[in-house]
Amino acid sequence: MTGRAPRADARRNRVRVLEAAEAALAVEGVGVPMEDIAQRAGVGVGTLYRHFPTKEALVAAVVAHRMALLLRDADELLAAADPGAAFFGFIDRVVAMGTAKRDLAQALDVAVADQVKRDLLRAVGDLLARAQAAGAVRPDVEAADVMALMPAALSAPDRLLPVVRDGLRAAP
Amino acid sequence: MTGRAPRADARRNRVRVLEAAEAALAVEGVGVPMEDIAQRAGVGVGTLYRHFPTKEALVAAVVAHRMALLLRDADELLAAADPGAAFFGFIDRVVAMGTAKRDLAQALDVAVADQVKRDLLRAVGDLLARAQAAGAVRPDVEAADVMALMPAALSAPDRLLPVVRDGLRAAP
DNA sequence: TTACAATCGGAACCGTGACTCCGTTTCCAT
DNA sequence: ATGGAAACGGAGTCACGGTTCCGATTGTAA
Repeated sequence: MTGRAPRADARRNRVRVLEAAEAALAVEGVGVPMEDIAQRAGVGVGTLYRHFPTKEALVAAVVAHRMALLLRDADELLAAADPGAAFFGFIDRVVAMGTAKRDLAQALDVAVADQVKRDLLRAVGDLLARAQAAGAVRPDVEAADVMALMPAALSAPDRLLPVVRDGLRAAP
Repeated sequence: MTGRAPRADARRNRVRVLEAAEAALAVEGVGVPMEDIAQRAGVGVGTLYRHFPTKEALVAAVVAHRMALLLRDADELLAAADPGAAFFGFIDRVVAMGTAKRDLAQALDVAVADQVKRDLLRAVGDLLARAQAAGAVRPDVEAADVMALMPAALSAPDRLLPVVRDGLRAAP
């Protein structure tokens, strides 16, 4: 079915490209030129396109990776005893990852990485639902709302994270 | 000193351009091509550039206008009796204006309209300081933080505006 | 070792959009 | 009314960045 195994250098370059893209996107945001990514990776642009059909696909791959990490955290926290602590702990994780990763904030808006995004949103929804059931979070907010607050919180975590936390907490 | 008065059609076209830009930016965001704005205004692109040296200048003019409106609201509210109501009323105004005006949210990030932006931030600072002095808003947040929360609130005002309000309110 | 297919590099191509230039048109002071 | 300055329209220029193409290179199976 699937063609033969890829050559060794191809595999090596693929991860190089991914790492370069990761770094470039984190610093420059999605506006970074493919040329720059290729240079960081020490390859030609042609190589980028052999591994990813389009820039969007490359960005999606990077973002998907980020979201997969977040998804892992979410699933871990889901097992935690206290639903409220789990939910707010997840928010902390998102902010920690998002700080100095300009692409994540942008990716939350734009529609990239459809499937993983859906998975992540579902995981956040689970976390949220449990926290709401436990009375730790106001009942009317949705998972997408929580994610929408993240870019704002990223702009000044020290002061805005407490604001977001308190805002999400259920009113007495 | 200043050259003679501009011709009648020039004045007319200037406002047409401004109105077209306002509408186009509200719908399309800052990515809208100059060509489109010219078409909406019923003029050629050359005319755009006779009135505004650059696209950035045109965008800045529109955003400055928006911010000037907000600034007027802020000054009005500053005279209100209750500092807390004044501050939260201003937030409502921002959200009301920002809904369906994609450019405003973007403009809050990017550095356009330096002077007006500075003025607006100062006005928000005044509103904020009074509200904080009255104990209606938590003391550690800054004016820029408040503005950073606006784009998030815009994404789902019904549910997120209460979250933001409660988050900003001082902890008991 | 060799031959060939996979992969690579990067120059060239192409579309897009900001901005310029200039022949034509419009206003207005005389 | 009319001469000329001011303003106009829009085709043309330019830079930028995504994508393609193909001759050179490299890995690997025999």
